[in-house]
Amino acid sequence: METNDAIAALTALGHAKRLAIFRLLVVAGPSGRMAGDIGDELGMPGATLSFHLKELVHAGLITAEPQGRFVCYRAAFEAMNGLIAYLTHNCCAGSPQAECAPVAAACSPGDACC
Amino acid sequence: METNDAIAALTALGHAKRLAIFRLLVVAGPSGRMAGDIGDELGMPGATLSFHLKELVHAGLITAEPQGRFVCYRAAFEAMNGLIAYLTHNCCAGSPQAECAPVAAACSPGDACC
DNA sequence: TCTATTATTCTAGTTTTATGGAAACGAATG
DNA sequence: CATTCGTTTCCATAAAACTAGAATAATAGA
Repeated sequence: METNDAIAALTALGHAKRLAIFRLLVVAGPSGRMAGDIGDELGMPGATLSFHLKELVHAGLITAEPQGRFVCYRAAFEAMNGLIAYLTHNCCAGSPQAECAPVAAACSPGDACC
Repeated sequence: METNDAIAALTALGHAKRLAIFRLLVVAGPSGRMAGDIGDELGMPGATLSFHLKELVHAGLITAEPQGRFVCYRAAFEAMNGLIAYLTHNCCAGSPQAECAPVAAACSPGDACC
């Protein structure tokens, strides 16, 4: 994941309503949730919801799939994994350290994480 | 990690300069970096650097330790692990799914991640 | 075709955040 | 005690983001 992608993803998630939407979709898993369904659950006006969904899609954190009149939104798990890998990449300059040991579990196999 | 803490951390990281600072400190590891050192490396005016450092400290992502005239900043690895755990918590409602399998590696031991 | 339903875009007003020069602060040095 | 150096705070300006009502598509069913 490129730096700009990571910034876009973090900016998108750094907002109460968008984080709530994203978490809802992460818990929902691959089956996703319909737009109206999300709005009902989070009590958000349609325009506001649509605005935030668009932000999340644009950041690559979720995907939208129209199904007739409905739109199904799903978490983009790959993007999430990429973001986590970006944050932890090369931590402690690649040298094992007690302080960052738990981070290692989050590193991608190929990373030089400690 | 509470939702509000996660939002604060994500908001703080969702900015090019702050993400650069944080990544610098993650790579630096437990020894950290001096404020002026960071400013030199990232080419940032003192006032701007101080503003962003304060944001990161307030979000709990880094710590500041005065050492005489200098201030040493360090990444808060626990906060980083907490944030990752928050994002991945209970993904796919706890049921193993191919789509989120890589996420599992990032989950804390006690989590019901897939 | 007409209507109800679902979702998005338009738009404007409000709020929040970022920037960096100048001044102030605190600690070490002479 | 005065000076220097590193850092922070103050402040005004500029820029960006949030919200939601109203209008606009797009689809399904009668």
